[in-house]
Amino acid sequence: MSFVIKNIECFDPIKIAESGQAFRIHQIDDTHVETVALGKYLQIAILGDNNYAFSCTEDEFNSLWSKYFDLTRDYKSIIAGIDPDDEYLKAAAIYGYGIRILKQDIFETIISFIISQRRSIPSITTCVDRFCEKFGKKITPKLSDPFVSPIKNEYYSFPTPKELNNWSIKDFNDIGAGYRSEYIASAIHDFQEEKLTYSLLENADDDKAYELLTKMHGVGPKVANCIMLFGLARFTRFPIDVWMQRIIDRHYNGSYDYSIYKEAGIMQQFMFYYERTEKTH
DNA sequence: GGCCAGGCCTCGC
DNA sequence: GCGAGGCATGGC
Repeated sequence: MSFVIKNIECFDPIKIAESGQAFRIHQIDDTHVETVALGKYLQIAILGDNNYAFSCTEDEFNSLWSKYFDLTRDYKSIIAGIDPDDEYLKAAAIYGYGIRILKQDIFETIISFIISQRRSIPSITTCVDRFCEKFGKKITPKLSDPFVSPIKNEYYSFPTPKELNNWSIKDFNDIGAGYRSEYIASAIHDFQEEKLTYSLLENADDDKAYELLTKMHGVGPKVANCIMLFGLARFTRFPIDVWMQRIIDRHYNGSYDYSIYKEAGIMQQFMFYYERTEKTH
C-alpha cells in the first residue's frame, strides 16, 4: 500500500465530512476520515501541523484528490474578503475554517441531491449507501500505518450511468427513495440516452447548466444549485434550503445579497455548517 | 408516535 | 406568474 503526506493550510477533513455537501465521507476517529469517491476508497490521516496522509499514490493525489478536495484554491484570501460588517458570516467562517467545496462526480451529485429533497442528512446517507450497495462495484480498502481500520466491512463505488443495467422503479422503492424513485429513473434515462452528458454539463456556462439541470424531472432551483456547486464547481451558486432560509430570516431580515461574493457558495457552506452544528445560537 | 427533513410537481387562479 | 396541497420514508 502506498500513501502520500501533504502539508495543506486551511483544510479540515472532519468538518468537510460533517458539512453535508457529500454523503459518503465519514469521520472514523479524532484523526481519520474515510470516503468512497471517484470509484475509489480513500482514507485521510490527520498528522498535525497541517500534515495529512492520503492513502493513494502521488499520481492519484495529483490527478484526482487535489482537485476533488479543491486544494489549490486560496480559501484564506476568500475568507479575508468577507464583508467586515457581516457579523454572522464572520463567525460562521471562523467556526467552519477548513471547509472546502468538494468537486464531486456529476452523476453521483445529481442522484444524491435528487434523493436529498425533503429528507434529513442521516436519512440521505442511508439511501445513497443502499443505492451503491445495490448497483455499485465492490471496493476492498488496503491500508496500513498511519491509517486505521475502515468503519464498514464492505464498500461499494457509486455506479456510473453505464453500470446501471437491469434496474426498475421497484429497485429505487426498495432502497427507500420513496416518491423520488421516478426522478431517479428519469435522471438515469437522461444519461443513458445521452440527453445529458458529463461534457455537456462541464462545458455549459452557468445559465446553460442551470437550465439543463432544472429541466430534469425532480430537479428544482435548490437541487440544481447544489449540483452546480458540489459537482460542477460553480462557486457563484448559493443553494437556499429550509436551513438557509431560516438563517436569512433570523439574521438578515429575510433577504441576503450573496451576489457580492464571487465565491458565494463557500459562504453558503460556512453558514449552513454553522447553523446545523453550532447549537448555541 | 408525532414531527420534520439540503423541495418539487401539479393544479387552480 | 404565484400560492396551496400533496408527497414516501427515515431519524430523532
